[in-house]
Amino acid sequence: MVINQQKSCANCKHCLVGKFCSPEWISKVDAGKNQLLYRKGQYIFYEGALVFGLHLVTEGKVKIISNVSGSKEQIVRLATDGHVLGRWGDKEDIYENSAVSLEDSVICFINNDLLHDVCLANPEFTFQLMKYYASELRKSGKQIKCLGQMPVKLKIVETLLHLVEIFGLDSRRNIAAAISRQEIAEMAAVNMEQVSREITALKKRRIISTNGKQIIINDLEKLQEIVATQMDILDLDS
Amino acid sequence: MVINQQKSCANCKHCLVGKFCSPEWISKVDAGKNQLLYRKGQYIFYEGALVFGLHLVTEGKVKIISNVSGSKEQIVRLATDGHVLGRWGDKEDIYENSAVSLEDSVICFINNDLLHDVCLANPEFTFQLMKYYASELRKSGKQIKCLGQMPVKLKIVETLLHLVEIFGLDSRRNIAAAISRQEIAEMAAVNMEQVSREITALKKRRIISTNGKQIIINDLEKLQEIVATQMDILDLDS
DNA sequence: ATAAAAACATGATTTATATCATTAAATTAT
DNA sequence: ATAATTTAATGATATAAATCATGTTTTTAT
Repeated sequence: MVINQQKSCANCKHCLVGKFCSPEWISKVDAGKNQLLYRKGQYIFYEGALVFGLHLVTEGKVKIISNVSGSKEQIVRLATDGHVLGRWGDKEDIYENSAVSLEDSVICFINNDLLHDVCLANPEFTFQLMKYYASELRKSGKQIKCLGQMPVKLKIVETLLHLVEIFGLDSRRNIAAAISRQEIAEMAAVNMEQVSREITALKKRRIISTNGKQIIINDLEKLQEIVATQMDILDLDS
Repeated sequence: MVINQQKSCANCKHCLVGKFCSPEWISKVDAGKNQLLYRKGQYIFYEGALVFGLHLVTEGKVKIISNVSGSKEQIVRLATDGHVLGRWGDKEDIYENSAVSLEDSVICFINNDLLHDVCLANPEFTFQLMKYYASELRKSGKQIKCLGQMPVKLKIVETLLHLVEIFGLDSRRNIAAAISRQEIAEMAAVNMEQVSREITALKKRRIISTNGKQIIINDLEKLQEIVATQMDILDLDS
């Protein structure tokens, strides 16, 4: 992915600006926005930095992470095409989390003042943005339930389902993102060894397969059933 | 708290409708809304039920809970005056969580159609509602970090701080809500016994006191320091 | 006011999960 | 292609936290 010129919001398939703003305001955003390519692993913003506006994912995949006591990391959220990063809260103007691209990603930046003007002039855009946040809040609620109440094995299965929900499956049923065992562990709030063990168990049952880093979901329904019934896959081995 | 007549949104101190909608729209909402008193412990809506609109907390305290495999419960979020309940997501029209009043609470209900009209006609209202959700998402991120990465003792301290953040302290430094050990446990995703132990430890250090169910925060700064430095209060006892 | 029920406290024990240690397999670089 | 480096798998051990068990206090109901 190489971008030589800024892409207009009008041609952006997923972005709320292109979908819900008037042509005149799309032009204004085009003029005011800043579109950048972030290479895999690059930080889009850092925990503790000042918030000047909003980031919109034009194309790519991003993890929102939070540093815990030095070394540990928690993946708080994932984002992909059309998703929104940052600008949480009212008074606080400091990022509580960092955003890191999981692959080469094109991200647009819109500053706070422009965003406010866009919102006031385009109620349907604002309404959709509101619904976007509400929907993210719903997902966060799900993650809270998962982290709080599930045993390790189910946390990992739930995390795999979450990855499918956000990034989808490609034509070969691969999870469409290069995600490491460590990153799955940082999403599920477990350790990497447990992720390895659980992936092995799921492979034995042919529910998933792997091809190097790639995870292939053979039986999505079974994964969903495991979470729905709180069943323990390892128990089935005996 | 007894309500004999519906209170107009214009006189509602915290509600976004009264603060950010035009007088004409405030009247329309007054005409279309449904204001109800929920007694302590009553359900405002149930997990699995159809979503017809939005609930606004006029006055009161509410917990949003999620049932896990029968008996277990996770408190996903708290709400008080001016907060918004429900209407997460776009397609799904089913509540993922239940809402239960923690004390007698007055709650307004606005249906989806009216809400959409209000949003389109009052961009500043929609903008503020968007910011409200964004801010709740920030809080959820904090909870995810807490549940995922903190040891039990810090989870409990963090939960006490969260209670102070949401419900505040009264003139005697009491947490301004009647919350049980079990509920603290359901917020922190630990068990009740651990909450008892930790409360005892904090009392020994005079950081908090209790008066029956009431929790008195003697030294808020110390509590914040414990979380900030990831310190273990029990270790200090030796 | 007294009894009954619920909520809380606390010690002993068990269990789930993390950590540690080592080997194996993939990536990445030369 | 081969070596070097990173990532992953897996068994053994340690530990944090849950569960269990029992007593105590607080709240609610009669």
